[in-house]
Amino acid sequence: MVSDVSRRQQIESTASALFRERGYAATSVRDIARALDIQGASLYAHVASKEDVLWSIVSRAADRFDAAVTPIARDRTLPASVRLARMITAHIGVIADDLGNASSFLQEWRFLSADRRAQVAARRDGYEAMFRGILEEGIAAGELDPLMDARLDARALLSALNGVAGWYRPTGALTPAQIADRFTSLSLDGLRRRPGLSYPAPDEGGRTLR
Amino acid sequence: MVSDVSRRQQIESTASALFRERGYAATSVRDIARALDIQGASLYAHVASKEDVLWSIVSRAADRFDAAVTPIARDRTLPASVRLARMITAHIGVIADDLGNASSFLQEWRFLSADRRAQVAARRDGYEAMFRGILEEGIAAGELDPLMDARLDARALLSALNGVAGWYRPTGALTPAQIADRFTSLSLDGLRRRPGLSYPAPDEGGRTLR
DNA sequence: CCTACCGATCGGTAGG
DNA sequence: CCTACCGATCGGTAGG
Repeated sequence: MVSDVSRRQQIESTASALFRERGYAATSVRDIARALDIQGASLYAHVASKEDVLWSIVSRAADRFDAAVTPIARDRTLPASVRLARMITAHIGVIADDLGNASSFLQEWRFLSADRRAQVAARRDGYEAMFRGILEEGIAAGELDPLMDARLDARALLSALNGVAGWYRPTGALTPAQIADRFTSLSLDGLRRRPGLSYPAPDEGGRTLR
Repeated sequence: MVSDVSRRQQIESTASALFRERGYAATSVRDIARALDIQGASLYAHVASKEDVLWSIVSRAADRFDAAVTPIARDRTLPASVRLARMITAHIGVIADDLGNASSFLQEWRFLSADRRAQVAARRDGYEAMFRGILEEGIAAGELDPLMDARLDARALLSALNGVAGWYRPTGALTPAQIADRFTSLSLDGLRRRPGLSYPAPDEGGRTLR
């Protein structure tokens, strides 16, 4: 049982890396088994089905994003823009911490069965709503621009953040925290030069933050 | 021959819609044929292989993005920030104009053979470099903030733009041009409220700009 | 564009 | 975790 748990985790870790590289549909059960040096049929001593492996990976990833970001979003003692900065850092941290897991969640969840797909869609909608909610709080508090489209902006932000899973390399020049800081500056202040403005902003999301 | 050309286009259009819905690897040749009301084997009167269909779709999409965006990027009579705004509009226009084609290009190109994949990767790198180049020109001209990371910012922007292919619906509330305008504002000015600043900016990328 | 067919591979099971 | 095996489906071909 104890060894079964860790073997199961090995399977999910190996499978998520393969799903990231080749996609779920193009990865066979025997591909996963070969990477673990066992026979294809032997996998079924540990998992009920191929889809079950994907479901575990996707569920775990969703849990990780929720666990990292939700407490930040809910901390009303912090200004919305500071929470947003920390949510960005947390989200990118989850991605960088396990690229295969996050990529499988982000890209391969559509290969789940209809009911599981619906569950994931609901969780993703809730997650997006959390980002949208922070933007709306920021508008209400006068921190963020009232003309923005919170729904569209939350989608744009999450697309950009999730794109990190596609190109991030642990050996790259930028750390996850540096990437997150730049994303925060970009989101809050944009690309345009504003000569009269202090830059970075002293206490909210600038590149000196955290 | 004439009918072959249009039949070929029908096949690619049908296939790209299925690839968008289910993914290339999970779409069988017979799925494509069934959608066209012909037998699976009959497809091979028109195409050499399943991968060939994907290759045509991906090449066409790459051509469309290039044709729409490159002339704007090269027009040095316009300020970089104006070109950026128009590139964003053009890019989103290509996506909205043919969701299946664009989505297949963006998501399914990794299922091409190694050499074709390398060709697509090179084109995508060049396309990204074009956006990065505009940002660098904008910095050099004093329009854009010199502290930005052009490479990272170009990736963030393109990820956000490409994300539109995942959620855009022609029946939605926002037109492609409206989405593009909001993305432009978001990119250039960010989310933060700046009470002293005229908003939208009078002649560059504000929401009144085309 | 069809019927008939091919070898290969798929996810998964039986029985140890 | 293995060997042996299953029916289904895959991309693709032959021959009309």
